[in-house]
Amino acid sequence: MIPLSRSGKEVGCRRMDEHGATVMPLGPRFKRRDRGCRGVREGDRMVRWTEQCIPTLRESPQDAEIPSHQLLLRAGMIRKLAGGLYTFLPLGLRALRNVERIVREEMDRAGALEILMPALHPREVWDRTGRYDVLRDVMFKIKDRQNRELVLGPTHEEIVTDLVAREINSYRQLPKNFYQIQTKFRDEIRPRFGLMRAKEFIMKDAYSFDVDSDAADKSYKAMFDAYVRIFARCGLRTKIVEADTGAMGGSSSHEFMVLADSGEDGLVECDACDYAANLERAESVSHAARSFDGAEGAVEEVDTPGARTIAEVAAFFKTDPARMIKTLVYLADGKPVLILVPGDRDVNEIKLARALQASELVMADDDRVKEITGAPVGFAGPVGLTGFRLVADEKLKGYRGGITGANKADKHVINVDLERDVPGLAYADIVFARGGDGCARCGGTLQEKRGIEVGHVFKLGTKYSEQLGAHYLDEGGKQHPAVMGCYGIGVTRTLQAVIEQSHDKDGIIWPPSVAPYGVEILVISAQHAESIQLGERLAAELDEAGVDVLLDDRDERPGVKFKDGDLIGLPVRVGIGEKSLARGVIEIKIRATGEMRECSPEAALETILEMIGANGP
RNA sequence: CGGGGCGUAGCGCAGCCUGGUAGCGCGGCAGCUUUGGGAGCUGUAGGUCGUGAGUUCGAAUCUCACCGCCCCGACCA
Repeated sequence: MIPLSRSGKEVGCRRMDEHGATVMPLGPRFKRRDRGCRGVREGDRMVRWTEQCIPTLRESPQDAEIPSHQLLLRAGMIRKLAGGLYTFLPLGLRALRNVERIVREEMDRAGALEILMPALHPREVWDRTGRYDVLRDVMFKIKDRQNRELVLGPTHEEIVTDLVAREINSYRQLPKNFYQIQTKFRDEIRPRFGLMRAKEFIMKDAYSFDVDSDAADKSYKAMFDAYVRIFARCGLRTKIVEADTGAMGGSSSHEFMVLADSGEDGLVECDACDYAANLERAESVSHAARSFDGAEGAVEEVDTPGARTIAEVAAFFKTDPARMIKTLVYLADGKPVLILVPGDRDVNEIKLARALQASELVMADDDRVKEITGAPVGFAGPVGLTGFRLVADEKLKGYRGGITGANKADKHVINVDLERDVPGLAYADIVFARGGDGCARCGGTLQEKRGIEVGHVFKLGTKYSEQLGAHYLDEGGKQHPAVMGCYGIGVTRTLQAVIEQSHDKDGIIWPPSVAPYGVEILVISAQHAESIQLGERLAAELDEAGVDVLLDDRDERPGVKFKDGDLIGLPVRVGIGEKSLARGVIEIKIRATGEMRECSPEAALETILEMIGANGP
């Protein structure tokens, strides 16, 4: 129960009943509704602002940085309990339910079956795949009174696979795709940006089970297509990128990104073909081989006292860091490997591990570096170093006139021509791609962008089904592990992404499909009887027509109501005031376009419905 | 976990350097006036200045420790 002051009032909340809920009318009406702005729940009805709880804020709370987070708070949609933990207020919850509804409808349409798994799991389930250790740090771990170890589920591969292992026996029962919309718990290293990265958040997760990888590909494609529809229906423009599979394992995956400067993920897209990939994954080539001054000279040792980092050495030689050949010592499955990359580039360890076919890859510590190169950290170089595996980034191909460590303290070598001076060097793409690189597919140029990951689809293979015994019998009675896929959508994050992508200086601009209400009726003066009566009547009519209406009946100054209206950003705003009424008209304004129309009160219902239709999903 | 910043009334902030018992704007409440883009006047309520310890006659202010929050990084299904 919401604690209320004795008067039953609290920050803009009025007329709450003893259960802390707004008073509901008797006997819900049941209506068929198929549009977001036309209803979330059966039995909805026109809502008066004075009876709702929409605590808008004039100013942004200081701990909100990005527009969507500020607007969620200012529009009275969410409130913070603690870092990464938020309460959804009525307006925010309505929008969230709309996203959920779209997700649910599209998952159902795609043939997925909704279930609901526990959020609380016994540790043993996670031990069975070894992921207790993998995910140890992100899982919230608790004990019950019997001292049994439990975790709050960060994801559900183990749980669903265990279910399938018990319930699915025959190829006749496949394919199956189970999904749920449920709260996930992750002990994020750094929660941030409101709902964007929270410790507790709502996720739609789906898991497909198929007889073989061809069938699994079909399931994957079905989910991929469903995701395209889901995000389109949410009014989002998404970019689909190739992604790394990370701790999930599996063979391939795609992420659905909402492009935004505040996005946490970097990605590149080609300006010539349709290649796009997460930076963790992106392949790229250099546009041209690099040759520098002194390219013709012989390798020469130079004293570089105290110059250890790339920046220091570049400064010493008064040259570009790109001219340096950065030499790093890694241990690949325990064996030392020298890795060469351009001085202005960072090693992508995911790519490197793949290139080396190493299952464990760590940087050598200072002692090992000294042991291997014969020099302290900062002076490693490939020239003359034998007996070790050497791998260079392919962007170093044709590098001439480079500068690198001499494997002696305080010394570097110049005029390095890798082909000449380091014979037999192997090349691979092992650095992070970046904007301006060449596209590995078509040779076009990659553009670097940032995005919010709202969806992620994976082909998982048989990793989990084998470990958890999710086998089925084929026609010949032979046992096979089911081939799996998994598919996630960050529901709460998607909601925030909608706002991040659709707002202006005045507030949110809701796509109709997600908007908490379809129409706001703004009665300019609550004192003016004719206005308020007309507002109520029109609200009732719209309600009857299946449109969710918020009636701003507050006794506030017009400016306050207009500002709040823009802030909460419902798709259509109907203004009813004495002045326009004197001319026999009311005003209808589309939030997204600013388009304004006037019509007579008699024609209002029809006009509004028409405008919603024209601007609907 | 490393680096940086911030914690003073519901929200946004000043005061802190140079110690003397807390202030501004918005918001709340009451009244009057006002009513088409965040009104005006009057009155009023509201703060153990994040917590704890220390220095001092005296601490929001100085010192130390802790807690919380935000940003950057590492990490990320």
